Amino acid sequence: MTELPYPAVYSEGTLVAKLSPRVPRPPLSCVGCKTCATVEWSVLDRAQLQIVNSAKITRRYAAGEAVYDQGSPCLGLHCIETGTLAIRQTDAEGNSKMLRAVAAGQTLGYADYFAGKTYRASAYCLTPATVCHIPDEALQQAIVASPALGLAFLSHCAEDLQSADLMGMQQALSPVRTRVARMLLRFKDLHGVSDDDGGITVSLPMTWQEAAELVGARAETVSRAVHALEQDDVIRIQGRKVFIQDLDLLLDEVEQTGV
Amino acid sequence: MTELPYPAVYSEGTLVAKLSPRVPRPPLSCVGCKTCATVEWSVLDRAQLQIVNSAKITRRYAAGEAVYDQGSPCLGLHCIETGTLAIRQTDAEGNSKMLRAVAAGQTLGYADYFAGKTYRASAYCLTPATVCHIPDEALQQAIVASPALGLAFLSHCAEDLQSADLMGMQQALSPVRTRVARMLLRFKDLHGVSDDDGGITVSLPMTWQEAAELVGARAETVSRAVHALEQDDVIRIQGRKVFIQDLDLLLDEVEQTGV
DNA sequence: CGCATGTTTGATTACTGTCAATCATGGTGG
DNA sequence: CCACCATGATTGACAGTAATCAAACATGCG
Repeated sequence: MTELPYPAVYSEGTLVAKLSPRVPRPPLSCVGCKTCATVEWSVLDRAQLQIVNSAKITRRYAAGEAVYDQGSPCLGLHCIETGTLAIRQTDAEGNSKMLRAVAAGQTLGYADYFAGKTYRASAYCLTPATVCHIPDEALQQAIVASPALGLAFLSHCAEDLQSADLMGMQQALSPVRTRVARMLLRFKDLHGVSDDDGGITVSLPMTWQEAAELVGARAETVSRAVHALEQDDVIRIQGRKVFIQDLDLLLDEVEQTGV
Repeated sequence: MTELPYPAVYSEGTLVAKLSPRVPRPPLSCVGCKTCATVEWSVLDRAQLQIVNSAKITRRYAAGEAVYDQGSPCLGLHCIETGTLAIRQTDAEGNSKMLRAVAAGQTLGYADYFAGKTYRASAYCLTPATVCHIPDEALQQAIVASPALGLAFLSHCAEDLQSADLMGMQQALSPVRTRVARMLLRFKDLHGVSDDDGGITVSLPMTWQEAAELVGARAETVSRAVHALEQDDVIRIQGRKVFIQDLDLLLDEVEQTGV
């Protein structure tokens, strides 16, 4: 497994034991969980949340470790507490593609859960991660007890569907350079850190090879596109770190040149 | 605009047929509606369905007519009773793309409805169509009364999300010729008619130009791809009619050449 | 008939994928 | 500690695909 240049310190949300890697975790609770306080769960009242909480299983994963595999039965949901995961799909011919990267606070695999009971894609960790698993039974119970939860997932799913459509559109209409710029902007929102000098540093949680899959292009093509952006002083590259000096320049990249 | 061979008749409840002299149609009712008997509505009991039924508005649309417009408020759902519609999205730069074609029996705009209250895409008729509109209030009421309805939509939405992902993947990994073949196979399932001699005739409900948008390519490129397929005796073309003599040949096109 | 729209074709260019070689890096085992 | 290896990143040359531009053609409609 490759060693990622990331400190094993995650400070957001509930504290995660960094000093004692052997101790799984301090008592985490969905009730107080900030990272998982997404719209879905927020509709539950305290009692319901308590039930979900007591049923959930929290686990740490190493970078590269699989959380679930395409084709395997889908027996609940996953919530990412810390870290970033990748969703990857392989088709019948063996072609594989990363569909998306999903970050802390997001619920994972819910589409597979509600669509059928089999995973259509695999999830694995890009960084070390802490992931909660909410088993089928507890989820069923919560949904029956709180119809609003189902509606919250519906709303979430509908939004994801819209953005999938939008993505497909952008993919079809823009060249790789633009798609790369768009990807960088997305990760800026997830992992961006402001510098002293007003710039932004984005640490990509993946190899450029994986980034290439994400934008639907070859690694070589992405490499060239990235260096072209650097050449034009839009960004600066250092390993998997991307420095954005002038955000406007990057934004110009995605605002089509047209008229 | 184009010709209006069908009167644009608005109708409350089940009376659409009475006002449409050219089409003798029995009173329409969601209760007995076969075309709209999709999984979503089938979970409602007779009483609930009756309520939805009495609130719904059925309307005929001419080819080319818009059912709803991107950016406008989304005040309910649409069910396609007959005909085929196109969903089209336009981005900030004015680029437009057909996201998908949707056929009779399908529910329309539900993602926009549940995601927010604004349409993110437009819907217009590729063929003359009959579309039921279920207003916001009735829908709200039905969902509150029957939580299963919400879950049915969730399941539907999740499946659509999966197929959107799959689509994005195929789009990224296959050339235009393959994507065209895939589109033809999709429309074969929707509009295919078996010939006497064992072949299949597919009448595309759209121009090749629109078909090109659907596969994410230019009209010229699609034209060439289509004629290449004809050249290789995979299909035969006559206007917007496509003859598939040997389905296996077309299926071979989508089964990647690999290994 | 003439116009508008859609289709086809050709010539050309731009972009992207493919193949191959090299370089850089970190991890491993000795 | 260092040589070695595996992986990822980069670069060049090239081929193949698709977009673009332009023109001709077909068709349907007013």
